[in-house]
Amino acid sequence: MMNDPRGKDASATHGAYLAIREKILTGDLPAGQKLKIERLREMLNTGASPVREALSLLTSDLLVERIDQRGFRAAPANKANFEEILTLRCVLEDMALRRSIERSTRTWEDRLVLAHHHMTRATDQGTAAFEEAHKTFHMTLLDNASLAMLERYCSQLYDLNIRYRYLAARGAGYRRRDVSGEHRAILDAALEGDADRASARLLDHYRLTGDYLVAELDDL
Amino acid sequence: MMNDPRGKDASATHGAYLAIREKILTGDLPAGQKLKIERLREMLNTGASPVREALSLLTSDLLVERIDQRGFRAAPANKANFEEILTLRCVLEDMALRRSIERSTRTWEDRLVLAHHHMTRATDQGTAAFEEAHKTFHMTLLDNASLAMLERYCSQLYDLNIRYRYLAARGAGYRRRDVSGEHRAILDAALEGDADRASARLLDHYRLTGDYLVAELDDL
DNA sequence: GAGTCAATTAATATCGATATTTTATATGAG
DNA sequence: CTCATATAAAATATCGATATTAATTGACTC
Repeated sequence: MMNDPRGKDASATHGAYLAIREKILTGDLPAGQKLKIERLREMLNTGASPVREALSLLTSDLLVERIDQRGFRAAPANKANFEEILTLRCVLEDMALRRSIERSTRTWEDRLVLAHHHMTRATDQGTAAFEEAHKTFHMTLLDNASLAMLERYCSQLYDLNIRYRYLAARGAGYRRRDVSGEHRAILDAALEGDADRASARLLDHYRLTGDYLVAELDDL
Repeated sequence: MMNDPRGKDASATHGAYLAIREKILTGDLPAGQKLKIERLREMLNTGASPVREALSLLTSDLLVERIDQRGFRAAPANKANFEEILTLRCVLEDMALRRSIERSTRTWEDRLVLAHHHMTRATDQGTAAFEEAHKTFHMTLLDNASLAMLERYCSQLYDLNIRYRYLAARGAGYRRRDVSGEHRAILDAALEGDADRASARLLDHYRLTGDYLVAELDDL
């Protein structure tokens, strides 16, 4: 009955949440598209209630819009939106990273080193694995700030950004630049407790990727 | 069948959303409390589906937490959370206000003056009316930035803050300070296009209220 | 008596069917 | 031919009942 590749069989709602989320992020469900319950229901082999609830939850993530009495649609994507995401990320991650470094501990340093190492290892293991390790690294940079809402916003913005990467190049070619060198530079600065340098490197990292993406997104 | 005081009879979900939201903001449903479907269902005279969906939507607003397979609870409230809200508001509203002023137009100025005027008028008409006019004024200050997500975050944070006002003083006594003078000062600076002064006044406004609230919240 | 495990209770999550509302289609008047 | 209006089709929203899962209670061992 449950032919989900992953072993975990949490609730049907959670399964639907993950599946729909993935489809939106990768562009399988294009931005702006109407999301009909019935269609999703049969795509995911589940009932209407879980689908509906999953969509409500995706609303929190700004990946789905809901209009009362007329259903759900995948959040629209456009250049202005992308630029807003970039701006907000720069401001919020700057704040979070500085505070993380300020409160640095050995434990955090350890987690950071590990997250970075796992990311370098994951380059071989397919994009999905790398994607996850990459996010973990970036979130670890921020999580020592111990500001739950700020973390949540950053995580949200990170995810929204993924979608634009897929839009620009269908996910391929992301590692074209010397991304691993940039990661290394951020890590080193953070470990040394140099907040200014770490933040500068992190923001460069985003702005470089951002410029690259903007170039591909002219048509939107 | 619909004995809702307000004439509007949108969806049952929307009605439940507004009702539960109100109860959480005012403390009628205390922070951290388990929210059982059955209980809410009978409180609101509606079915389980609308309640469930309303709770999912309130999750977006960070007013409700959802744990898979074990239901919903009102988001917890504590001093650290309050301080995080205050910090984030200061950073985000500063950004939004500056950009609003930067892009100032006659139309926006007009809307601002009107929103301010309506707020001063609403002081007589009960807290609910004032509450709404107050939020409209603050959001109008920001909305000329035309950054949809930023606005959303600010609106969210504004609402979360309301709850702490109720927690500190059960909603009363908010207008004790010279709040109207502070509003006036923000308005004037914004109209003159003086972003630095406007931002300084706005942040003072929040920090003053913040300090007042923190004093009352020691126990949390 | 403290802790573990089974049986019971309570709550959540899900299904399938129905009612409501919106959207699309077609019909007729000006 | 355009616009408005009524009709038909499709989709959303809601209900009531059931299946699953978590929390509680109580019996039993050590």
